Amino acid sequence: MSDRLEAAPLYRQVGDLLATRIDEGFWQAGEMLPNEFELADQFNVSQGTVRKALGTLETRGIVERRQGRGTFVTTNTDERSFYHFFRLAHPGGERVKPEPFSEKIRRRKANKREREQLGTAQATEVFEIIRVRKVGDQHATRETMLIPCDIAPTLSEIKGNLPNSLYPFYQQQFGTMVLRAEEYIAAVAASEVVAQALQVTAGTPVLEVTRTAHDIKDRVVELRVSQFRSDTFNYNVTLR
Amino acid sequence: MSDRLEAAPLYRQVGDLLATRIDEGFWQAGEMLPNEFELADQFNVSQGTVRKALGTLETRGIVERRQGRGTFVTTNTDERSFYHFFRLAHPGGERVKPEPFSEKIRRRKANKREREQLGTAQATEVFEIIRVRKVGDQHATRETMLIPCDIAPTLSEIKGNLPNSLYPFYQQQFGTMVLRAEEYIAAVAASEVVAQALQVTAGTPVLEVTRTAHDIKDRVVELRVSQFRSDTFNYNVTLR
DNA sequence: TATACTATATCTTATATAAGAATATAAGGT
DNA sequence: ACCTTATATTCTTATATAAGATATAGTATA
Repeated sequence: MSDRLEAAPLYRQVGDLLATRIDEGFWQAGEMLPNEFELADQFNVSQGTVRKALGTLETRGIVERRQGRGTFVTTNTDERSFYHFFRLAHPGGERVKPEPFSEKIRRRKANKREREQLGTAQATEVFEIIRVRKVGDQHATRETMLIPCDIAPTLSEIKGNLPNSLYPFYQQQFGTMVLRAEEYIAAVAASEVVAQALQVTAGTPVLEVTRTAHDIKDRVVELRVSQFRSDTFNYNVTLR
Repeated sequence: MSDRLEAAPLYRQVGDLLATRIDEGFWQAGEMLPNEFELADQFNVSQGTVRKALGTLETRGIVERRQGRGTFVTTNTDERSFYHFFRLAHPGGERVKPEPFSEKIRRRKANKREREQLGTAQATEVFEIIRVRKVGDQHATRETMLIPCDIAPTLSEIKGNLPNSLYPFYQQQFGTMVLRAEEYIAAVAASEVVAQALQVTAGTPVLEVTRTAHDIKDRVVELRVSQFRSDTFNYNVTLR
């Protein structure tokens, strides 16, 4: 009963160890892991067991594997990853990639509600990023991000503008790997502030998406509220 | 080159055969499949290969497996399946289950755009269902469903009201298993018709979800446009 | 001599099979 | 009513072989 951990299947134990190593930065983003036989030696199990463990990590999106090449820590840099967490599309289905237009960063205290949503991490201090992005000539999105300072300690020292995709940036700079995002979508009338940012008249229906982004250990690493113009764009998702 | 099909791994061939059998109703919803060893005998492969094939079906949601019990064709009846394709939630995160309030069915010709969206099946004739559902006292959703008549031939002969969950019904009645849904979400101002159905004032921002539902062979089996009140409910989804 | 091509060695993950362990259910005995 | 046993099922692990990818060395060619 008390030895539940030891009683877990070998492949799960191995998988957990590997995930923890990656979370702790033992293998960095994009880095290649030792091959299956070498890992099998290290953990004193067979290649097939390591293989099954790596399979679970692949399913979770932590590693990517290619026959003949190797197993690599997933890099959020590529297109695939961008569209994975950014679901804006034209009504026809074609995906949309907006470009940064303006942004502001400041450091402030989190209020009680925000601390609750950010979870266990006390996170009294947070960075707040407010950003507007354009698609072509159109102001399409307004986003407000909240990141605990202890997760992104050096964020204030960044020179110039932040990159378009933040999660690859988090991964590179802070070793934080966003794997899961929980989103709540509402239709709201654009407030004055939002209307001005999106260049619509106040009261126009816009999409408001509230997101919590989670890392490999399911900690909340970012809180985000976004407004999208909905007259020319849709939010697209596949349920399966 | 031409024998690409034969060159596919055994477990995939076996998986495809099993999926096709289920699609054709050889095993019905909820029914138990023969055990791994028996299937292995039938296909002249080892138990492990059948096992891997069944694993892919499980991942796709086609079968459910329980150690010591057996492997069963997924039944869409249970709660899990309902919430899987119905994403309405309270802002806090608690899931919402609405109850039918009114519905109308009629048979009509599909227009060109609808036929295109329904895909390869010519589907000149469709059933149109318009339904309003309540949560507590509140009129929460208005849904318009379009189902090709050749998929649901006996739909007009159904006595009384349709059940709350349609996909289990499709599966029971027509052997059609909805596995995937593609959704496009927009924020729109409620039209007169929608406003009346949802008991809000015209112009109120509401969520409008356009869905195509796909079966085991990825055929489109339903077209659905839903309006949701967004003042008290959100659309919730997890990206991973 | 420099370049392009080709074969090959080697490293990697993928596939297939087999044997034993774990789990659930039903039947039988006390 | 409770415990034990038998039986049927999936799950775990290990091993052997196949297949894909890449770098290197060799060879032919301009």
